[in-house]
Amino acid sequence: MKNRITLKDLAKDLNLSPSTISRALGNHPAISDATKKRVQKKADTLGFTPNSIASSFRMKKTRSLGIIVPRIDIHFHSLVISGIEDYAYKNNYNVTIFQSKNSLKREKEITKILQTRMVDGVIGCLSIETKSCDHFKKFDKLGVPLVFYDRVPTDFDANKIVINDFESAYTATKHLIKSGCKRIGHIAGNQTTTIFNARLEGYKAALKKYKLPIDEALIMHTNNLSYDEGVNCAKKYLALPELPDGIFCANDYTAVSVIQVFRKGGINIPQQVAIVGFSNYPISRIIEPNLTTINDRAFQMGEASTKLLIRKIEDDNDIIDSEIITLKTELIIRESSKLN
Amino acid sequence: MKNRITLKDLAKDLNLSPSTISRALGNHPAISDATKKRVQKKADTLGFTPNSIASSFRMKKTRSLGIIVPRIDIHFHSLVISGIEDYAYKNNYNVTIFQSKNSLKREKEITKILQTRMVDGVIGCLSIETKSCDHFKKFDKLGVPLVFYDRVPTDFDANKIVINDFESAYTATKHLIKSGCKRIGHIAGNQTTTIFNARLEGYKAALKKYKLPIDEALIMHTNNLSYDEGVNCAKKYLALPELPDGIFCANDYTAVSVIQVFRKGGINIPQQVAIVGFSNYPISRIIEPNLTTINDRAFQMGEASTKLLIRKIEDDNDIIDSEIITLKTELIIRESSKLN
DNA sequence: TCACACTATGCAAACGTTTGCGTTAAATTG
DNA sequence: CAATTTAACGCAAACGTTTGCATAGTGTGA
Repeated sequence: MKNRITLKDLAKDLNLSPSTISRALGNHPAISDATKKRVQKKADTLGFTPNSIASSFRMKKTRSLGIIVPRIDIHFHSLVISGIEDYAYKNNYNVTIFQSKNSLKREKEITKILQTRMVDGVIGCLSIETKSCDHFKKFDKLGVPLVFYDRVPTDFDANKIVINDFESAYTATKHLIKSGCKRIGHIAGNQTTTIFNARLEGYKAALKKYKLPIDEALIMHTNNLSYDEGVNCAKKYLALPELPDGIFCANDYTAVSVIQVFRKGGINIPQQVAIVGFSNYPISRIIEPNLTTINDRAFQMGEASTKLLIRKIEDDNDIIDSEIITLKTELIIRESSKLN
Repeated sequence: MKNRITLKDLAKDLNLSPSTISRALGNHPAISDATKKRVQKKADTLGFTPNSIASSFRMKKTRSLGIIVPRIDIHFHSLVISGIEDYAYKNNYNVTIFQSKNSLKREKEITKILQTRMVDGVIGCLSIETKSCDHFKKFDKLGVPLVFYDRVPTDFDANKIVINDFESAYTATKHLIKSGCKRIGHIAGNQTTTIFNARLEGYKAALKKYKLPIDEALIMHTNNLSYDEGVNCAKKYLALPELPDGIFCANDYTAVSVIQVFRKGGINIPQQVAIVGFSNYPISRIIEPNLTTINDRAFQMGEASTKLLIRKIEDDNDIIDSEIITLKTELIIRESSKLN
């Protein structure tokens, strides 16, 4: 860091006081237009760059948001972050990102760092390992607002942005039913995770509602909904005495692997088996047949998180303790479930 | 931001001076172990959190890196950022991210923000609109090191992390030739972008080297290498009097669309036409047949950028003006080009 | 002409941490 | 035992910006 031009330098050059310079550049009403122009001109010619660290220090406001995500290179999170950055940028906040790598230890370290970093607010998505959220409670004591998205804490009240996984799953399953499916399977995610449990329950609720039997043999359980696990599930389906005629998969990866394995097995999709995924990953528009799926509003989730967070930061007189915002999802019907 | 515990608070509580507290927590040798423990204990019980803004202000070091990428939700960039965050985290730096959205105007704004934010260093990938890099020159004046990756400036010397696009394209094309292809096509990216031009030239060089004709009819030009553009290119190939027997595509998206269009047209891959992509996107392992492609080392590019940047930040006595680091790529051979 | 209001600017303190130098007391040396 | 070193800690300034209050200068109305 070399010698920067400061307010004081400008002040000396113009025979003004630093306070006047500060106010002039801040467009303060008590400063005459003449001096404002004079100051601005000098600032431009000298290449003055305000030191926002000094400003933050004095103001006790950094205008920066801390983000904790499991991984940046997961498409869902990269979309959320994109939404966060976009909204934050428009509101003159900037965004500092940390990956927990799904490690509780690292998540705890990051919360410490964010506290020393004096961020004005925090957006987080919990790591898989995280059961208790005690390490987040310090933020409240420091008056730093906190918003969670997607994988949110269950053990304490907090601001949360979520989608309605139950209802989305219900809608997806209902769509299969309305398309004529009678034996509908489900590839489920790790049931210790709230959202995947909700998807399973939503699936079951739809079956119940339409008086279809819940057949546990048609429900496959996975650990992390990976592509390879999807392949295994698909093979298990193929080994059944009777195939399902529809499968609701808890994410797009497993849906894609089912499509591929089934097609290799000579099964027509959607004629013999209709498939619905979840998340609207890019691949869902490329796989053949194109995958019917749920748009989980990742980008909007980022925007909404940031909007809520900034409101919490800037609203002093808020009586609200915590808010939970649920975003609408959207069923995107494509070829993998279109029955004529 | 509520009332935080400061060094002064600890000092009063312990009847010590702030300087002693600071040194004790910083493990300074001139402080006795007894007081160090006493201070540490008090800090823990009172829940002292150091104010790193005040520290940054005093030290003129923020230990934060500014990142400018076109978009976060592009998989390549999300991988790079993941590598950046990972390496930075291990070295106690943190990472503030901005998206230029491929807008020169926004890119310029971001450089201004980063200058006021007093980041210790900057990693950037230029927007598509950026022709001149004058807005980056201020960083040099401020003594802030700068590293570019992928889309790097051509109009001024800077630290750059790149892959050898020419050689990678050469290798990919050579692989097709060695597999027996005689009529090899290329789907090219926007030729005003250096990397896509290099890929075209690498392709041509391989053909020349192996004495195959360069047939301009087999070279398709695109604007942004989108999936849809790939579909158009594929259709043009199909309309040719004679199909190519191999195609090197400048990215995976176009490669995937070619595979899909060709298969729909009843063409066997790789038997009739072998396909090679570029970037090793996740889809390349899912598309059938699996796509032969170039691993472009996105994560490592992020790591390498950060490693270089931190070295530039911490090495005071560097005589080196700028460095260009080229990473090795890797040809991943999969089914789309495996000829028996 | 005096009192007052208003305009435009300056003064000085404060934010929390770090660090060179000074100071004290104890330990060591000749 | 005096002189000197060493250990352990305090003093005070500095980083650049912001802001409440004071002040100087100008204009206005009675």
